[in-house]
Amino acid sequence: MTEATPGRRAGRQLPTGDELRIWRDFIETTAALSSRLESRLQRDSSLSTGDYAVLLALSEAQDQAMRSSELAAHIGWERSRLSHHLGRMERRGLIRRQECATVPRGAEVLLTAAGTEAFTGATVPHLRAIRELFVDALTPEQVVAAGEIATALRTHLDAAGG
Amino acid sequence: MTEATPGRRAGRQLPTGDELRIWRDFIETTAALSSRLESRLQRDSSLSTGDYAVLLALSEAQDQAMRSSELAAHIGWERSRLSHHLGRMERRGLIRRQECATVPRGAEVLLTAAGTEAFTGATVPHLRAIRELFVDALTPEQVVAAGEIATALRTHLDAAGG
DNA sequence: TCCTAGCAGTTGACGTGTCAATGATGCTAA
DNA sequence: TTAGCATCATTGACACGTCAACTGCTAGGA
Repeated sequence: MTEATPGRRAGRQLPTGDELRIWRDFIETTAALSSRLESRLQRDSSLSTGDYAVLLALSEAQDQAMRSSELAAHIGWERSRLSHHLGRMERRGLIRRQECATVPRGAEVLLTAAGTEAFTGATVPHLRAIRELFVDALTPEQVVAAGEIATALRTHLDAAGG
Repeated sequence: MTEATPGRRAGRQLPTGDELRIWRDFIETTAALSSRLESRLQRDSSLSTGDYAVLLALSEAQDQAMRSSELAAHIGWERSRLSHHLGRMERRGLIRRQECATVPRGAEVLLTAAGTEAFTGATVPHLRAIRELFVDALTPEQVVAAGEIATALRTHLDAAGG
């Protein structure tokens, strides 16, 4: 199924029908994949992927602790988003916040025992789910191609929008 | 960068380091891409991609109207999600709801003039953004590969958890 | 007749994300 | 010294999504 007037391709501004179909498949499927991973993590560990990202970063930090903005930078979140999320995680006992001894007006985020335990229990099922839902769905060549596509998209995105 | 013990590959349950890196690149980049598209649509048309999906479906329906559950099935949303979203769109004057004449206890969703206008104005910039951010970022071969990857992931997803 | 099934749609609670505004604090330059 | 100014973090308002409960209605069987 190719376009009727191939000569137009060079100058056109809008995607062709084929490109649009691929776009929709691609973006909807990756969203469905994320969402499935999210459900699995929730089911297996009562954690969201956001929780997991925070716990992963903290568990790799020395003293299981990080400054709030360091943490935000590390996982690529806005500070406001992190602050809301930490509030919810604190209510569930996964982390604690206290004033930072070294930096004035800096908040330190600490992993609690419950947080460590939740993270430990979540890791293997989560990695297994990534393997089952992503790696196992693709041929090794497709996995490589997916990596190259991601790199190309990311590069273009970074170049385009600032 | 390949794994140190390739012999393990066959029986392993967890992704290798390379696979995990690709997974993260892939899922984070596609999320960033969605989010960039969303911003562009918002900036150009004051619509979200959810609004756009609803308006697209309605504008293609005869009489610019659809039953609520038809609409939900057509765009693949849960009824509850659609109901919340229609409430917000109705407040903004993009659609109207009225009781369905033919089906008892059925609500009909109607496109308003403002909704039509918003959709009309949104289409070209939105398609242009898809071209710029997705199609132009990839080689034609990569576009095809992306389609194949999406198909493989979707097939696996449907087989696995459905 | 009545009661139970089930469907269509809505609602409320809550998690999640963005944006803009707000404290609180330190730094710097008039 | 002090009036800005940037930085760290939080907060409030709101959009969006899911889940479970609920309303109203219809239909089918005891």
